[in-house]
Order: sequence, then C-alpha cells, then structure tokens
Amino acid sequence: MPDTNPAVFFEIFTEIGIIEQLSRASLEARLPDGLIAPHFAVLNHLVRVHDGRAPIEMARAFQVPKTSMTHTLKGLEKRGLVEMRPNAEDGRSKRVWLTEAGRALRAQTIAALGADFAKMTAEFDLDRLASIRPILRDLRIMMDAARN
Amino acid sequence: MPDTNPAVFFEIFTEIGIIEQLSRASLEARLPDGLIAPHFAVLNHLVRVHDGRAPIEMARAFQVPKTSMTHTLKGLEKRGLVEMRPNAEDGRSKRVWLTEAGRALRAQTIAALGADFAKMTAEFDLDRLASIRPILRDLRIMMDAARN
DNA sequence: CCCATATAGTACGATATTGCACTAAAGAGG
DNA sequence: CCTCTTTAGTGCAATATCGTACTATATGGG
Repeated sequence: MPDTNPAVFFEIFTEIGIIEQLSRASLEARLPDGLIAPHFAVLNHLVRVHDGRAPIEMARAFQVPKTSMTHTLKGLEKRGLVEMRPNAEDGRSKRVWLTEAGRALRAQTIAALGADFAKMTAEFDLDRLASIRPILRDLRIMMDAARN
Repeated sequence: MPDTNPAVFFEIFTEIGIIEQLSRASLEARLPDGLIAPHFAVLNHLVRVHDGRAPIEMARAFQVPKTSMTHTLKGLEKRGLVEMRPNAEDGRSKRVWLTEAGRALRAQTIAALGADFAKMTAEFDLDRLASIRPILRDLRIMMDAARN
C-alpha cells in the first residue's frame, strides 16, 4: 500500500537529525582541539572544489551567513591552515588558499575517519547503505530547490 | 558489484548533513521568534515519551551535555512552555512538565510543518522516501550502540 | 549511622552562530 | 565621469553550546 502520509518526512528528518549529530561527534573526535566540523567542511571544500575561492562563495555553498564564514576562516587562519589573500580582480573580496598544513590535516582526518568507517563496515551492510545514496541525493536537491 | 568502500559512509554523512541543515531551517521558520530546533525537540520529546522527565534523562536522550539542557529548558520556562518542579523522590533532580501553551505550540508547529511537507509530497515520491526509513533507523541504532 | 563516592543541577567562561549596521569597492544609468 | 545601488567583508551584540568546577543530595560499604 503506497504511503501517502507527509508525516514520513517528519520521521525521516528525525532520524537524519540524530545521525547527523552522531556523525558530527565522530568527526570532531578526530579533529585537533579547537577545530570543529565547520572548519573541516571548509578544508574539505577547498580541496574538492579547488582553493582560491572567495569567502562569500563558500558561505553560499554551505548556506551560512557570511559573518559565520568570516569567523570560521579566522579560526583556520589563526592555526595556519588557510591563507587569506586579496583578490586582484575585485578589491572588495578576498581569496582563500590552503596551506600545506591545511592539506595535511584534511588528509590525515579523512584517513582517521576511514579507519572508523571501516569498523562500521563490519556491522552494517555497505550495499544496503549505498542503496539510499541516490534517494538522499534527490531529496537534498529537491529541498535545496524548494528554499527559493 | 558489491560496494566495499567505506567512503560510502563519508558520502552518506555529507548528504545527511546538508539535509539536516535544510530541514532545521524549515522547522525554525515555523517557530516563534527566540525558539530554535532544540526547544521544539524538547517539547516534542515530552509529548511522545510523556512529560515528567528529569532534565538529565532528556540530556541523555538527545546526547547533549546537561549544561546545554539546562539552558534550553530555561528558555522554554521563560516563555511559559514548560514548568520545572522538584522531584519528590530525589532531592537532586527536577521534573519537567508541559504547560497548555507548550502542548499547543507543539501541535501548531507540527500542523504547519505538515502543510510544508504536503507541498514536498507533490515533488518527491513518498514511497521512495519511505523505503529508506528502515535503513536510516538501523544505521542510527548501529551508530548509537557504537558510541559505547 | 558514617563517610567515600556518585549523581543532578547550575554558575561561569570560552568559543560559535547569526542579525544588524557599517565601510569599501564595483557596477549601472545617465 | 558622477551618482545610486549592489556586493564583500567585518565589528558588534545577543544568544547558543559545552567544558570545568562547584553545591546539594543520594547511595553503598563498613
């Protein structure tokens, strides 16, 4: 019988909220003191999308206010994980570059997480997990579009 | 071909992080000024699990430090949505009770969200969404157990 | 009963998040 | 060019999160 009850969304979002919290805790347990998930997200983004991004671009990518991005970048800069340089093509903006330490920390964190996830693999069928990926992806795309 | 790469976890958690952020934004858009997701989570928990819980029980249920729960409850109490009373059976602890206003706000918020979700139903197949629920549930249970 | 230990709650300080207001620079229209 | 509007970034204040330390009460071994 097809499910036509929108409360399904409520239940799914509740599960997702709990899983997000647990996965964030796992990540932060692998980060050096003083660094939290948003710091890692920025390092990871700069590797995946290529560094040299402007802070405002990253604020949009993560859908956080630009003041939050300023703060996160300040923390990364203070620890020598990124460098902020002026943007020669636009005097209003800056560009963010990874340092060697930033790249190394990101790689090292991913390696540590890989070990954690490998343990989970022993307890959770990866094919079953992988099967929900396209649905989560489509859900994310739909919600992203819905927020106008 | 079975997927044996633990990076599947990384990708799933990334999607889940984004969806959590978007769904939290939807919820908070429906809450009165000054109330945020943790406030609603507490109200909802007190209805579903029955009120009269001790703050420490709820801190454990949400896996937040007890200081965070103290703060969240203080906000709810200030707005007359819950009442804190001493626990006659244990002088160290308190019990948290919903007020009529608290119950009403929770019901009204769920109704508003129901309308939002009904719109999403037009754009996302509910059967497809419902199909991932048991997997998310099992994943949450596994991770919850794994955190020792 | 007494005392050592454990537990519930809170005060406080450090850091995080975010809205508002401001500055500096860019772009658009004349 | 000159002005009006828009955009990128940041300072500041309000609130949130959370670790540490403290108080009060409970519990358990003697």
